[in-house]
Amino acid sequence: MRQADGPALETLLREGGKAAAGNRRVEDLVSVKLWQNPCWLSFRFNFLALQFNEPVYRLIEKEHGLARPEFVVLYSLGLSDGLTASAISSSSGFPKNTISRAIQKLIDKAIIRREIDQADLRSFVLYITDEGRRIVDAAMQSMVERENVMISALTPAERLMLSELLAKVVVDSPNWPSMTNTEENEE
Amino acid sequence: MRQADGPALETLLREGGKAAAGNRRVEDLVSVKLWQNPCWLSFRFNFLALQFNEPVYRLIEKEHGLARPEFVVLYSLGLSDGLTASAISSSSGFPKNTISRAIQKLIDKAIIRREIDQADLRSFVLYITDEGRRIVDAAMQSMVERENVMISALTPAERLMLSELLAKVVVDSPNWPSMTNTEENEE
DNA sequence: CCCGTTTAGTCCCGTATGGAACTTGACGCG
DNA sequence: CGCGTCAAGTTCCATACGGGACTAAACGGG
Repeated sequence: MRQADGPALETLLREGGKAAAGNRRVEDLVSVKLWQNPCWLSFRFNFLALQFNEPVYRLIEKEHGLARPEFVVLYSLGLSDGLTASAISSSSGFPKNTISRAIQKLIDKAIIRREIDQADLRSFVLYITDEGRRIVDAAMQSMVERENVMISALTPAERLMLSELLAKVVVDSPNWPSMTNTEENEE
Repeated sequence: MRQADGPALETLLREGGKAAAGNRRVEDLVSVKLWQNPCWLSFRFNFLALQFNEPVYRLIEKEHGLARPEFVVLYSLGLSDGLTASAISSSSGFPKNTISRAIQKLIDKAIIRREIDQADLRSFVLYITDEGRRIVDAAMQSMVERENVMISALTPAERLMLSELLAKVVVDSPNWPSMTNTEENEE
């Protein structure tokens, strides 16, 4: 599984870019987690996701009074109107009861609307209202701005490269095993 | 702020890599969020962070009985022994009361140990115990394996490129504004 | 060397969260 | 065409979470 390139490549990966931007400094422990971490990839993903999410969701809460699961629903419908609760749940990673509650609140606030799916009476199809569209458009704008700030250190070519690499990884995700007892076999 | 490259570049970024890996398919809504999303970057970060965290933390909970904040503490100490609670809190993004609780539990389980900092009687310095070291080493191995699975679709050169680009963004993070009222000025 | 301010860590407490059980409808099969 | 199984959503409930108040120690002037 691990190639025979050995620890040299690993070190290279972990410390990738260290020389390039060595003089600027981040907080001490962040620096350790960045440069001396066998799990370089996941730290960077989590750190950057947090740097995005924290300010964005705080702003959305303040501006529009929507909690994170509520906005996740709205965001999904903003990208693709007419979804069901379970589609949102599985694509977002939030459990379905959390999504269900969020949907209720959004309906109460008249931000989305629900119709029975004639083809399957168990499920509902969700639609965004004008008010919902207004909110999601405004929020999306703030989100895009935040993203632009985050990649402002990259050249256009680097941005494109990053986009492609991330997409490639996401597209490969259905092939990953589910990681039930990776190597140990304890009961 | 936005360059004059206009919507062409934006589309290019958003759909970066679509042509390359077009035939493989991910779940419908994931696909929309991947390719038709103004917020291409944050979706990818969040999606990939989730793909890592969910199985990893579930395994750690099962194998070692540690909840996420507890493991965050242990992980931090595993990388840099002798930290304080506040250092862990600020580098991980968890609020300090959550970290405080996690520390208590880890002490009860004899996974870490706490000593008063003679230089500053308010703070404690935390050390990992042998048992803690054993746990974190085992967990780290699973985490590295998961990372390797996640980047298995990338060539070594691509992995290095990804590492460098992500590091570059992380290193730039201290320069980002805090996003208090980005453009609107309502109180 | 005292007092206002800041920082480390803990405590209190309301609330959001998510696992699990449940309800209702679809589906398949003899 | 009745019954077992599965899937969509909801409800229940214990609990983990995090905001905010609080304690105690350090800092820093005047």
